Amino acid sequence: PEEEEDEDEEEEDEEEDAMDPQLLGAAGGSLRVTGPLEAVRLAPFHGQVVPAGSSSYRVIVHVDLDCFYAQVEMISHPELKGKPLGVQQKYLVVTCNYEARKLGVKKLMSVRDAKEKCPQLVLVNGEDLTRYREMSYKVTELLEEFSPVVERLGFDENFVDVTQMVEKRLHQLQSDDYSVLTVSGHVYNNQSVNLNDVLHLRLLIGSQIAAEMREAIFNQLGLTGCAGVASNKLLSKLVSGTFKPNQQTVLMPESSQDLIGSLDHIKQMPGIGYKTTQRLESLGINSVHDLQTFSPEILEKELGISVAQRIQKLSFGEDNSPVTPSGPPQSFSEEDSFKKCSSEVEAKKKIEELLASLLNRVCKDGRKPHTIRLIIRRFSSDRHVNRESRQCPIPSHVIQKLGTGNYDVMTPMVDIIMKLFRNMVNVKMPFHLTLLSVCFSNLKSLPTSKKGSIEFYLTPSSSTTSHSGKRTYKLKDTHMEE
DNA sequence: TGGGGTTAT
DNA sequence: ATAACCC
Repeated sequence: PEEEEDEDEEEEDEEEDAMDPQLLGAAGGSLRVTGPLEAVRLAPFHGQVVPAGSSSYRVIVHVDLDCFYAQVEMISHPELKGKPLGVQQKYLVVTCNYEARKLGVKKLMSVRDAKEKCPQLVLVNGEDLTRYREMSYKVTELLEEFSPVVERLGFDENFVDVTQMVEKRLHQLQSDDYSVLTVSGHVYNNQSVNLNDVLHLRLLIGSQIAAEMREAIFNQLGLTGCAGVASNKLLSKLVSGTFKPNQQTVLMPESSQDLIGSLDHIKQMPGIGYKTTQRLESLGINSVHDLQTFSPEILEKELGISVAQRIQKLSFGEDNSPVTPSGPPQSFSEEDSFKKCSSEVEAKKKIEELLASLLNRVCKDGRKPHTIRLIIRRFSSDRHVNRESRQCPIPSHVIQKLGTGNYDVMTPMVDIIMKLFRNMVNVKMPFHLTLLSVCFSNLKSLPTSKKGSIEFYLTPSSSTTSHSGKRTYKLKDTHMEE
């Protein structure tokens, strides 16, 4: 149903969605059947569906691949399977497979510590993200076949809103096959599932969809991962991590408080990052319970109304943020870190490398970036607050040369970037950089204007005589200038 | 700590 | 342009 009304979240949308108790009674299986059916009212919300009241009935799947980079490396190099494997960037082991974890290697451990813990550790360099990125998008595209509403989080996680799929299956369930009514994977807290509770039913169907997603990812791409199924993004993400590698878990609403209560610190709450944690701690807030019971007024004064209200809702397991389809990337960037870069010539060389890779990527994408940015990190003792950037529009004559490999686009681009560089760094003074990054953003699709093509002057029309199956058109009003 | 990404201000 | 968040 493609309703129009967007602001009807409160009351009075009379689209009742009751199930036939008789059908459910017969469905039993090994699962207990109790109580009367609940009717749930539906209302549209940003193209997705939310409950008419305030308790959410969305079904969200969070898919989280196991040690993603390591898995991709083991597919590329099958001889590494079974060995403890770490993926190295500079002097860090950024991730590792489960064999390595058993031997004490942790994510983001230094190579020194990792080798000390585990001398047999095999290391592969993972500084070039190309294959990871490509595999990552294959996973997202596969999930988009289930439902187009897929939001990426990093390279190895995706949220999928399967509410509509679940609704469809709920209605198709009617006549025949009750054997499908069994939960797939774990149920958080081993909570009993009530098939007469339509919210439980939806989540159960969600767990089956999640299992199908993981199967498809394994069969088609050879990757394993976890999944979490719940009524919002926060809970689905938290619950996906409860059984770890290659397993899935569904959260029934009654266990929400247990799940968020299982966090031992607010820092573990997705959405509460480093800075907010610092400020919360200074207020004496350390646990989820502390945050739940803290004065909302004081919290708002301390963090601003937006952050305060959002994170306090999170502390109760409430998260109304929609699954926002990611679509194609908003930006492309390449970066390189190093011990020291202290001359303009040196910087220019590194920038040329970054730019060459970026031009390749942007060319394959097909869209044209209209903005370029240079990011630097200066050497300094304090680690956290130190990246500076300058950006500028890319001149249109340079944009046009993009993709058409013939002309030299490097030279004008490098010239632009070096201007940005000199704007940030006084090259007449000594400097010490530890990172350079180049980013293309403001991506626009190619001259989509059908201007010049006949289609530009025609508009599709259904109002004309024949229903012969041929498309009909009307002449459009068109200003001819420009 | 790496090499990426996103949105809000 | 920066600051916060995510992996």
